[in-house]
Amino acid sequence: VAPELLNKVLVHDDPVAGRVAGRIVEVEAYLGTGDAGSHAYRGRTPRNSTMFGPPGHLYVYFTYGMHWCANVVCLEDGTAGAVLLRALAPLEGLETMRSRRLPVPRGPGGVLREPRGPGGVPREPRGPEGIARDLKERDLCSGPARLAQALGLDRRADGADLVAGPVRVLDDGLPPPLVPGNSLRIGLSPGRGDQHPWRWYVPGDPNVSRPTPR
DNA sequence: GGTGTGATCGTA
DNA sequence: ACGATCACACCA
Repeated sequence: VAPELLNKVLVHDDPVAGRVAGRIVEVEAYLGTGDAGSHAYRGRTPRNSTMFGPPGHLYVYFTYGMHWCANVVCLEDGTAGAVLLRALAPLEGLETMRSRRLPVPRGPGGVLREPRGPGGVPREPRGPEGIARDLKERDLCSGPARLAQALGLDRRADGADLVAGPVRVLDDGLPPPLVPGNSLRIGLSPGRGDQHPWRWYVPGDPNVSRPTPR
């Protein structure tokens, strides 16, 4: 399913913020049984419960104390399996994405830190009001936590029905790449499920989080 | 282009 | 104690 999701469109019709959408350009597959890199490897828990549920739903998890990441649940009800959404090419609602992606620099203790540019020179803060116009388009959705933030996906979206919406995966007619890019998965600690070449991406797309993985 | 560091907290 | 990450400083 993972490479088949490439070039599909992820949309979030938010009743307040409006429609935000992007084309899926990078994904990773995760299983349960036999996949040491998966949240579901050690069985069902409250956190990964959605992964064991019916397919076509969204599994959203919290990690590193500050980030949300979103997956498409794929296997039959009762069997863990999901595809992590790693990068989108922004299509619609870019201003909304920019406002959600405002970086808030923090130092020790979570205290707001004065933003600094190259050379340690203080620069203008991007937030809290206004739009981060210097944030490049490729920085909006090029990473699992970035895309979740840009689309406004968090705990509230965990378990959501991807057919019913408001979060949906659409086919706009563009097929997956004939020859998708493929590599080992990103960010897994050595010896922990890194043996599976289950990362898939659209070759040449600038929004892919890392064009040349190790 | 690449590497190294610290943030920050739910989960097991 | 650590993680399916990120932003930033710094180096090449």
